[in-house]
Amino acid sequence: MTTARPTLADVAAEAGVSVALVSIVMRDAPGASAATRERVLEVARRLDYQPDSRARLLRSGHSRLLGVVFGVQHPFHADMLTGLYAAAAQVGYELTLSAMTPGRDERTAIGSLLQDRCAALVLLGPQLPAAELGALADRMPVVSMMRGVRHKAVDVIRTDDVRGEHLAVDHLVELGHRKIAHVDGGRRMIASADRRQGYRDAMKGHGLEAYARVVSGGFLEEDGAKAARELLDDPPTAVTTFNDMSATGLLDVLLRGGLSVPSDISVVGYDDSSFSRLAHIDLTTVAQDIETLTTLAVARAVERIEGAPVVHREVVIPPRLVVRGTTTIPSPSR
Amino acid sequence: MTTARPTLADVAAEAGVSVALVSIVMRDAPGASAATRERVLEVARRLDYQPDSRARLLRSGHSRLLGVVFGVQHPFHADMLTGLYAAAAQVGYELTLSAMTPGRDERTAIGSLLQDRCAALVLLGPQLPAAELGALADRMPVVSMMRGVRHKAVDVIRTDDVRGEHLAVDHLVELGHRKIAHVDGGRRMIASADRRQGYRDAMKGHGLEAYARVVSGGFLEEDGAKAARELLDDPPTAVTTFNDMSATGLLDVLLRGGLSVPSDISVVGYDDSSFSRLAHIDLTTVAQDIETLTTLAVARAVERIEGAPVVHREVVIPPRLVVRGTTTIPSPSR
DNA sequence: GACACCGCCTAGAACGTTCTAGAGTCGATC
DNA sequence: GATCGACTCTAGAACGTTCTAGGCGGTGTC
Repeated sequence: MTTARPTLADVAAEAGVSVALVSIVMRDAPGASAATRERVLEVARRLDYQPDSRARLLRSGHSRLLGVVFGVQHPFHADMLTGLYAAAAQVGYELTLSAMTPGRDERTAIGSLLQDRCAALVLLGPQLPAAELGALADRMPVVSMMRGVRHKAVDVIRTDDVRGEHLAVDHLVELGHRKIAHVDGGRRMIASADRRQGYRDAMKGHGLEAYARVVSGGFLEEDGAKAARELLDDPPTAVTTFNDMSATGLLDVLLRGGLSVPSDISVVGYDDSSFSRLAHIDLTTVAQDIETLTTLAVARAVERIEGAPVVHREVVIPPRLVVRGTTTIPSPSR
Repeated sequence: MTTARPTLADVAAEAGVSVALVSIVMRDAPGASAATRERVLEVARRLDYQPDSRARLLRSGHSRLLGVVFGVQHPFHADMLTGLYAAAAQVGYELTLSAMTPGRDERTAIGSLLQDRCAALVLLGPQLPAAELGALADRMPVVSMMRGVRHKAVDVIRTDDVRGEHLAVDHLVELGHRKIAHVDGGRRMIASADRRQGYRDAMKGHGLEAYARVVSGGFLEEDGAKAARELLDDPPTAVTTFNDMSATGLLDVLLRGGLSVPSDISVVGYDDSSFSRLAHIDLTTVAQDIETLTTLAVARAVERIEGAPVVHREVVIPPRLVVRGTTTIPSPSR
């Protein structure tokens, strides 16, 4: 049934040339005349020859392959993948993906990439301890996206999260809010700490320390929902959240709790995930610049692979506020 | 900086045994004493040896590797990936992913998997013409999920979509609706045709042909939104949509158009994507049984790879209606 | 006319693994 | 004490590719 795939040798035999020459033609490398090039390509097409990337990589050491770990539960990661594919294609690299799912942890995901011998690792919001990432980075280039890592070998491309929360708070204050709460992303992630810090700084900068309130949350919808229940006893007039997922969970509980958004309470998310654009979520949120983030991440990985000098280990991109329908001036009655 | 990865030869030299023996130990194959096994493993651990899956697959022909094509724009596919990983792990297979993005089409995605020499292809809702899929399937096992393919070589694991729309319509009719519209998935997908057919059948079965109305849509949010604008001139009391994404787009336009859901108009989606569970979308929808679909798909791929006899080329799973907050009895005024 | 050079091509090794065939050792059986 | 089988181990080929080194004509230079 499944007949063996044709190899370089098959094409070579059919075209009456050597294996090496076919290899040259397939790689578009110099060393073949236009005439034979044409003939070989014709045969390859006819036999439906597909190069075997395994053998190719095995022999040629350098792999032009970037391993990407993403989380299936993070809608935002889907947007990042789109950007990464585009950026990689731009510089002639391939991507190989490994997903984290509820039943497949980050260590497993990374392990499978290591066996694939990709040339570098791009991790979307890694949760592993810095020491572990560092150990990995001592053996191959590792780019951490959207999370700072305090280890000299790990490259970081991320958004300025402190600034991001500043934007969110500034926006709310400008609208007239004072009683603004923040639902953080839990204690595991540095991004969470940064955003929390940004919130605190901004509140302080506006002289609103007295109104500051941080509720412990997480990155999932249910985390936002839980935080919302906690807030309902003494609702603020506005909330900023760690991310859009958490914000939607929060929104839901607020709505069911009888508050209307944004007239009773304003909500700001983070990430500008594609679903936050969904018109009837219509979430005001802090956008990360996906194109810049992904382009830089790929560029950095390639620099490391090809041994180019790297200037800044950590690159921090400014965020941008996207105002949609979940924020407005505070209700006069409150 | 990046020092060369240790190979079998390194481990063998360090442990004072042959390369072949180390291979035996690493594969947990018979032919090594407990004592050496222990010693070799210790050395491997110390050197942090990682088997090179490329070389391994290259040599051993059979790859225990399933190539999966998924769409980054389909939140439902993320749920499927989770199931596929679990099912594959269960039977000792690996997954290699290739994503379709707005800038990376299905042909490209499949092409990269072919180069990886995976043993079979699992395609989530493929859009390619049946002839093309068939040609592919003549060379290697191909499992199409959630889409029927009329070609004898392509295996199909899908939900009974005709039945699914029946469930949706039955539910609405039971609530008292008569003027029920359907927003389809466009003309490219067979699943779309099936669901449209299911809708028509069901309407007819209830003697409601006169009320039937099909609006052309698609699988994206904007397709649902567009359809909604079309419906607004003469709104039905209920709508079923091709999928959840389309339903959310539709919901949004309806809400902005001044209709409230579900009191003015009921909406039923399709897929039970994780976001449809988001409390404040809270969509009534037709669920596909992810665990069964993924388990069967992996089992089928493995059967084909290992040459086991296959009984039914196409397996059709019953859907299940999940009633949430977007459906209720029709408003008496309409 | 010898030499160098260039463009086109090929032979054969190498990548890291698995597989096949067989070598060596030991204890048991005849 | 030879033969056998079971067990442990090893040498070397093979997988499909790329890379290195070189061969073979032809053209140009001195």
